[in-house]
Amino acid sequence: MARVTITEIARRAGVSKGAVSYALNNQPGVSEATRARVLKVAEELEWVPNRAARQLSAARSETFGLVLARTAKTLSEEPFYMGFVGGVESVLARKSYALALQVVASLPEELATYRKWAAERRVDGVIVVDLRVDDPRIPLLRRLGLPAVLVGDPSIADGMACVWTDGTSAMTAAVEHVASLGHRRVARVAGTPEHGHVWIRDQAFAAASRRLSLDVEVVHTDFSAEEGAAATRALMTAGIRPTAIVYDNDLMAVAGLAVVQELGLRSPYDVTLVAWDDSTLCRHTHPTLTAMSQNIVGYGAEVAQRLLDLLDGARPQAHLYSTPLLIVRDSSGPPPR
Amino acid sequence: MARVTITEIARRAGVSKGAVSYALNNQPGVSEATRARVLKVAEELEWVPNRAARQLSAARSETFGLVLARTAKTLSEEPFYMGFVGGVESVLARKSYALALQVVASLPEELATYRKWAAERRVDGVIVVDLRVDDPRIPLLRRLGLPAVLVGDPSIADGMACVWTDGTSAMTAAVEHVASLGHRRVARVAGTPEHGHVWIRDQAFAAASRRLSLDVEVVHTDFSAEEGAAATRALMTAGIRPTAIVYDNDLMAVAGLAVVQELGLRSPYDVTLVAWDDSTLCRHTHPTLTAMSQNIVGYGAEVAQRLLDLLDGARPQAHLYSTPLLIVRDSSGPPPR
DNA sequence: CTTGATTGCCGAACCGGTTAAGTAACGACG
DNA sequence: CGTCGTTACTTAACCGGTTCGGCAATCAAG
Repeated sequence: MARVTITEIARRAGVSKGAVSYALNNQPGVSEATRARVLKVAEELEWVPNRAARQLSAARSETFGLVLARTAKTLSEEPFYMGFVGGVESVLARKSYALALQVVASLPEELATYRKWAAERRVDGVIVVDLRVDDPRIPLLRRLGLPAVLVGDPSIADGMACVWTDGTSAMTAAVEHVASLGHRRVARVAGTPEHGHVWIRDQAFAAASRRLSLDVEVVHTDFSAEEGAAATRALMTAGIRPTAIVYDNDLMAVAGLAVVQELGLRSPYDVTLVAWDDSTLCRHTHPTLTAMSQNIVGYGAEVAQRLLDLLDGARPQAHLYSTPLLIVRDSSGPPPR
Repeated sequence: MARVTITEIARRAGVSKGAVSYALNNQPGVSEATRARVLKVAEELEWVPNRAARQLSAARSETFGLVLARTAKTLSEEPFYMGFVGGVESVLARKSYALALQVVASLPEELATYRKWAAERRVDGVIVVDLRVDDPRIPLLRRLGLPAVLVGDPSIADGMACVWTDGTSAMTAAVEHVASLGHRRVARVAGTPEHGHVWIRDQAFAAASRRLSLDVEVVHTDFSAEEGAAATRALMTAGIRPTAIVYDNDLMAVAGLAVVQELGLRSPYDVTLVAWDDSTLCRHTHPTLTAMSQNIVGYGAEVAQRLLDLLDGARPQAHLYSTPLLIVRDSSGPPPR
């Protein structure tokens, strides 16, 4: 298959290369008649623009970058990432933008990737996930002049464009939910506090439980099923055990439920469990798990759209995507006795 | 940050553009002294090649493509995909290859994506997952001349390069496992039979159970937790229920376990459950799930390496990655009574 | 009828690399 | 000493687009 270029189109349409370019890009400078003729020829020849050539001259790559600084294990376990990527893709595909995905092991490697991408002019913008408190990626991206949309709270986004969900309200709702059921001893199995969203939830959890005079305990983990299980075991075998546990993801909640059952206890009779990030999993355990639900796919789509807007000249802004909704299921109940 | 090009390096090193290119690419045509000088200047200026320019002239994009024709929901639920992508990345990152990921809704869209990529010269090769029986992607990729490594059995790869795991042996081992525990009525909750690996397992399941004179039943689903749960419910509430169920992924197995519990039954006492694709999930249910384990991340890495080899001129071959290993856990036991 | 603005298109430069072809300098050799 | 073959470069074309300056032709205004 001989590749078809605009030069070939120009030859067949009897115009110059430049005119063809104008015609194909809907730019002024050619008559409607010529434009139609060129488009027809391009159609017939099944012309597709060569990305490299376009990128080289137009200095746009029509590609967004996404770096995931997590282990392959974590990525496969956490439904969040793939759902998010799927959402991003759903928007990009329509604009025929591509997504460059890079999985790295650490934050420094993530920074190096941005530097490389910026130097290579490989991406037009990046999507930054797992936002941290005092995130070193923010000053770097600023220095590199790489357009970016951060996934995280405006309070830690330092004025860059970001899309966030209201973790504070969500956590408050979760705490109020268990309190309204009568629980007074509530535990929180959290992720790593370096992560911005965990930090936000830590604050909200502390504030809400103080306000409601709850007796609380917080355990920080690495988000893994293993540590979620270990934390649950420690909590449930301690002298005074909590009657409700709020988890920072659903994987830990599922693992926690297994530990509860293994200890011969039952949810919700012995303990109320609340998961975060309501994936299918939460609807397919026994009992089904109460969860903080958010539309991850939609979240990804929103972020992608905001990055497109940013490149179209929109001012960097903070956009509230949604407030997660608490879905009450069978793992919620009054405290024992 | 003014971008640094080879022209700038040439100026500073006092040689021509061409010489710089030879020096930087370790090609003959420059003296060692000049090469060293050029490399030093490039180092100092922190030069990074512009991908578009290189791609345009060298006709290589240093990018591999991966199309996933699944819904975002499925992708996020199935740990397979993200784990696989992680494995692919681990190899590509070392070679500074990039991965173009595209999520589409259907097989026709996947075909269209290949056509587009081929026309745009966007990728040097593609990785094809979810191989089907009589897969229409095979003739298309052949026609487009797009190098590809298929993830699936050689019997349906039609001579193209592929990497496979021995699903037949694995299924045989699974059936022998439950048979050796004394089970005579065994069910299989399978995925969609269009998928090659499901088809292979269907054959193996039928053959093994015939050989062992087992009484079997096969239910095909779409791999989702919902259908896995529904299939399990149907099986377990029928007149004669199976005493062992083998699932085609772990999500359905977990959902199946919940259904079993919901029906007031217990595993393994009432039913033995075997999952496929041993993710973390299987180790964090109660009881823990017996599963067919394979190293998904390693699988992805192997596939990526084979595609690199293919571009280096290796003959298209079938490579056996590994035979999945049955990990026996608490959901395995003798049949009731 | 001249002037000036507008329209529609051409030609050429340009993006930043790779690479084929050409050339000057040098040493080996008959 | 003339010739040939290497070596070490330079020059220039090329990849396939975008975009700018210029130039006729057309048209309205003065």
